[in-house]
Amino acid sequence: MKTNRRTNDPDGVRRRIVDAAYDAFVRQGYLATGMLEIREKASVSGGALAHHFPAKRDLGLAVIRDRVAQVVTATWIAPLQAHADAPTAIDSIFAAIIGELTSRRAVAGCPLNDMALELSLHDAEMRVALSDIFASWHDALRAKFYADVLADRARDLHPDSLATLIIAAYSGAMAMAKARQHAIPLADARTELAALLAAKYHRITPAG
Amino acid sequence: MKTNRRTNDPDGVRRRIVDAAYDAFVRQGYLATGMLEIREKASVSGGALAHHFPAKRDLGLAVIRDRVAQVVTATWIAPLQAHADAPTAIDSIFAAIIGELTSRRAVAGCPLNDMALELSLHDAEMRVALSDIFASWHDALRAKFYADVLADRARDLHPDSLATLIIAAYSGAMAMAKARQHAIPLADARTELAALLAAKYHRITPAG
DNA sequence: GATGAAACAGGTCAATCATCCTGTTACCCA
DNA sequence: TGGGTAACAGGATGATTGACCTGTTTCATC
Repeated sequence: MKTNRRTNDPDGVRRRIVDAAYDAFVRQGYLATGMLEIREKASVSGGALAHHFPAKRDLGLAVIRDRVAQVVTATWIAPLQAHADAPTAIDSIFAAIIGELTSRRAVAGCPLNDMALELSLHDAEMRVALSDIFASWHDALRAKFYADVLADRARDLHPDSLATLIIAAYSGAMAMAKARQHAIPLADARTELAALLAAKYHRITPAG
Repeated sequence: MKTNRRTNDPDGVRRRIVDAAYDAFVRQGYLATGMLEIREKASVSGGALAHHFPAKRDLGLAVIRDRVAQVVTATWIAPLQAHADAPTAIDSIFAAIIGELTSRRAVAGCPLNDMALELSLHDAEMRVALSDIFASWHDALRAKFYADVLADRARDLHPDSLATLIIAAYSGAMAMAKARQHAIPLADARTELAALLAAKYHRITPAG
């Protein structure tokens, strides 16, 4: 039998597989995506896919730990640390997401939230991996709120439960936006959260 | 061939099918549930299932429109109308859910949220049906807030966006609770929402 | 009490799914 | 430079899926 020349690029092939799988999982879900579809999207043979990821489960775990965690870091954790205070960071993050959703044709939802709801009761290891991402997200927000309290930018503020509320409001608004296929719920959540945080924080502009 | 005597009970059979499907969809998801599994859980033959629901899609739509809508009404809309004001109603709803989750062994999540995230991009008609439930939920909350403003129980309150925030915070906290398999995120959200609403509302106890 | 339609029984079927298998080729190290 | 292993290629396979099909029985209606 005639067999094509093979490309020897383990890292590249693996990355192409995980990228294709991430796109498919986010757009249509883990269970709705077939291995054949991922093969075609990534342009890899069945043997290559089986070599890097013996089971679909392994691919799911890789997507969660590599891509989903990275997206949460890039979208939330890094901006949080880049801005001066939590309210400013949160509002600009919401603005960025809303702008991205409006320009896109379909509202796909939050990757972490989507996969968490689909897989938490389906696979214990995936559940833990997803829960860990939620935890690191929560930690980053809590730390930012705590830093703001220490710097006397705010008071009477519970970093822990407030961080939970921010994540929950964002995730839930994303779910509503996905069902409605419109960014309005996110805009509403943004407005309310901004007002809530403004009430807890002192004026940013230095008062005389 | 020998065929068993059949039970002639259209409504009962249909209800058993929808009940079994609802349980399975909430526990493990729509795609993860097979028609055979539903048949066995509902104790109906393949012919009966095909007669009432020619395609799985039809069963999914029936579950959404019958059961999911009913659960949201029973859990949120009815209690909202039963309590004197929105904050009291919301807090007692959260308390009930948290109590139920704690007593149960597994945190299954919000049925509406779960199915919305799984099916919104998968089937347009289901997406609309789920979006309609979100809309009726939102309407009930908005109306309650508006009534409270009219009755001068609160002011400087935007019923529309505040209703969105409540639903989003609840849905998101449910998702976090499902990933973590613990009710803590819901308790956090409850605390923060109660404080937020208390700040917007006048004291319930009549002041001198 | 004849008749047409609805309600059901039980089994079949093609398609799709994830997985795995046997070869073949490139790379690494001694 | 030779041998071992990782990195692929290209199918094959058995299980499972949703859908469907042919009978049979009950019910409503006249």
